[in-house]
Amino acid sequence: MPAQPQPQPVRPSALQAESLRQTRREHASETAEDYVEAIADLAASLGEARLVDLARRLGVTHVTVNRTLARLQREGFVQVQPYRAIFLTPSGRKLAATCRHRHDVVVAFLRSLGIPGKTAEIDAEGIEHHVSPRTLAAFAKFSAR
Amino acid sequence: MPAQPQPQPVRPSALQAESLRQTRREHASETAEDYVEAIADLAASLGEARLVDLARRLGVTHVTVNRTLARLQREGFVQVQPYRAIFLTPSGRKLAATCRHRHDVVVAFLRSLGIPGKTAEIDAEGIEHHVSPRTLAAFAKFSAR
DNA sequence: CGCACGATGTAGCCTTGGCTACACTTTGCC
DNA sequence: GGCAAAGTGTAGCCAAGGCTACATCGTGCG
Repeated sequence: MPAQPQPQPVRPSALQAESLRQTRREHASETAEDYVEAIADLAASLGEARLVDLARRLGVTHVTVNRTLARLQREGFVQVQPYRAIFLTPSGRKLAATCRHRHDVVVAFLRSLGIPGKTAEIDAEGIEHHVSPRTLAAFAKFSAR
Repeated sequence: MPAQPQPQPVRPSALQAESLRQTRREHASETAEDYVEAIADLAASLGEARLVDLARRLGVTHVTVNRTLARLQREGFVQVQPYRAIFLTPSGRKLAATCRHRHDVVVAFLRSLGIPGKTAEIDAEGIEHHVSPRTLAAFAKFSAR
């Protein structure tokens, strides 16, 4: 195999590896964020968060929700008891508030770029988990201009 | 339980469920995208893509890469043979080109918002997989203004 | 008051994507 | 030519997050 090595400077390996590791870390917390946000919303709108509503909201079966809630309880975000409504712990409430705010900023930003509401919602759902504080600040500043 | 139902209009369940389902679908193709892009880059810079380089690049062990490549081969993106270099199929090359372009647009966009290079790279890595064509167009238009 | 139905829980399966430990090929070099 | 090191493959473990099928709990209504 000929080919002289190192022709063009592509994305450096180390940086990309680090970026990807970061993305994987973020992915691990995405579920927690989606859940606490949905629970907070349900509690606000219905008075309490029930398993079936959460499942409907998240687009998965109640089984998946049930198992995930067990993990979130282990991690200290929610308080669950068999056959009872689901409650956020203080740390869960804090996370929900942060996520809600970030979600709103991202949606507002996308809309201010001219993206229609529904698309903005869908894209925001995917994007929001990967926005660093710095980028979030830039988004907020831009839509407020 | 008292509490009059439906006080404030929160995010509609159906829309959020759909958004989340979309995000999960995107997540499933993220790996494929990251791999073909890395393979294309390595082939361009080193003349061929080898397993160890790919592993270094992606920040995982060679075992993970090996197994994932088997799946990508099943899905028709790469052509692998034991102890040989890794090649993209035509459909893999096409995907790589699309991703590369999208990645560049997202990075350029973030930088044009004033986000420093390294942060832009890291955020782009997470964001790019969730940007709809419509939003990508808006990004491109904005950075070109 | 009880029972049927809706809500919740449990068992068990699948895929993806991490990993370590160990086996086998290739290859470069003496 | 042969051997050691580097590269690649394989076995098997784990957690997350999907699912279906089935079991159990709670409650509202007849």
